[in-house]
Amino acid sequence: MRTLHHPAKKSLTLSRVLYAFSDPVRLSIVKSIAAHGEQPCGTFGLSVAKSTASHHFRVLREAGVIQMRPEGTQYINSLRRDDLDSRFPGLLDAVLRATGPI
Amino acid sequence: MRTLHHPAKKSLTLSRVLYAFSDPVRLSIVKSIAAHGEQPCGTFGLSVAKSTASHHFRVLREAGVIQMRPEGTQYINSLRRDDLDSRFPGLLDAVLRATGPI
DNA sequence: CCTATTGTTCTATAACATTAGAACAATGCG
DNA sequence: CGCATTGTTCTAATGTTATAGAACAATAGG
Repeated sequence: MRTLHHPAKKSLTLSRVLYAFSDPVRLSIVKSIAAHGEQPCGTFGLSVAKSTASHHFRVLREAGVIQMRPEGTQYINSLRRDDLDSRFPGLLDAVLRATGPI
Repeated sequence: MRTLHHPAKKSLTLSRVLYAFSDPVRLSIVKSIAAHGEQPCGTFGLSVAKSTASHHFRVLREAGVIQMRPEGTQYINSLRRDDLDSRFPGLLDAVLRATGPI
């Protein structure tokens, strides 16, 4: 299986998206993509095991926050910005704008 | 003990606030206060046991989302709107504005 | 074909969350 | 005071999540 499942825009739920955002590791993934653009899983410098990172990417993907596009041996991660903005206007921006303690 | 602990504005964290928002029961509490103003715990029509409701109010309070003010035998719940807006501009509004599936 | 790279999936474990019943505390009212 | 009201806290059960090691799968490159 090379293609992972992504939920349709209309089936995104607020709870699930907020939950996906609510973990510091996942939040750092989201902020990194927002700041540096799309990137493969290995380039985030996460201080967790590979399998743990994979779990977090999965939570983000299944919540509809990120898109994972296979490219060679890796997956390129990007934000589903348009879908998020359309379903939850202002939410992603507010999360990205937040400063201070994580 | 009649006075419950509320975290200082500057010690609010994004993860904790997002986590507090990420539960459907808690989200309904927040939306109800936003829509109808401050109200005691008993008036939310939550379909969970009293002790469970108390747990959710506590999570919201300890995340800094709500303020619980004792008044007679009850606690009046209000949103810490100014604190939230100041620490996480646009976040509460985005959450309240969201429509569709919970 | 062999090997390295990249990331997933499987399995297990420890920590944490949700739920609710029962007991308790504080207040107000007769 | 006695009692109802309101909500908390304690305890326990159940379920979920984060974590990581090991095995696996897909691809690229030699």
